[in-house]
This record gives sequence, structure tokens and C-alpha cells, in this order.
Amino acid sequence: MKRCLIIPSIFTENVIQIIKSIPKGRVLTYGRIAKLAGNPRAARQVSWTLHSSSKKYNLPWHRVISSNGTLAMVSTEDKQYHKKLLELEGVKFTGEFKIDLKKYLWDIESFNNI
DNA sequence: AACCTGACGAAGA
DNA sequence: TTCTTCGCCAGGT
Repeated sequence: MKRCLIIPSIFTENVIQIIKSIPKGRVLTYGRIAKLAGNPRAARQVSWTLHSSSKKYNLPWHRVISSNGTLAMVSTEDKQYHKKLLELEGVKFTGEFKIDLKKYLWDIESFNNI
């Protein structure tokens, strides 16, 4: 038994905690999360962590986007699904798959200063 | 057990 | 200004 939620590492745990804390209708970028989790350059790591952990931990992965405000999915259909999820939370798109970051980026960094 | 890959990002050329 | 390269690290093959 037990085999409940085994957290692989501190960094991953931080990533998970941060993502779980993203309020509805807000988004965070990969790089931002990586920085908050302690590794400014581990954005890539964040992406796969999302992949492998979002299912296990039920994370709002759709609130995580690329740094330039666009969706970072592989296929267009995935992007459309992603877009739909965000629109359901009140996020408006400025382009086909682009979000106004100034408006929706979760401003947790005000605690940290940039 | 080793090597390759990946929902990215920032800095260099 | 656009393109390339390196960094991060766990999972899959």
C-alpha cells in the first residue's frame, strides 16, 4: 500500500505546488515556474513534469503557457482544446493561440521582485 | 544500463 | 532581428 503521492524531487515538488496554486483565470509561463521553483533555466523540465504529473496530481496544466503568450502544445487540436479550457475560465485570446500576458499572467512575482 | 527525448527559455551569433 | 545552441533532469525505449 502506501505508494500514495511520491514526490520525485524538490524541484518537481515546487513545480507541482506552484501550479496547484495558480488561480482560476490566470496563467503562468514555463520559465516563470522554473524560476519560482528554484531553477531559472529548467523550463524544459517543467514541461515534462507537467506531462508526467498532471495526470497523477490532477494539475491545471492548461494554465501553463509559453513565455511569449502562446500555447505550447504539439498539435493544433491540442491547442484548440487548451484554448477552450482557458476561455472557459474567462481568458480572452488576442490571436488564434495567443494570450495577453500583461493581463492574465499570475503576478506571484510581486512577492519576489523581479 | 545507456542513450534519446521533451507542453521551454534565454543568451549568443 | 531571426536562427542556433546550451541548460535542466526525469521517463521512456
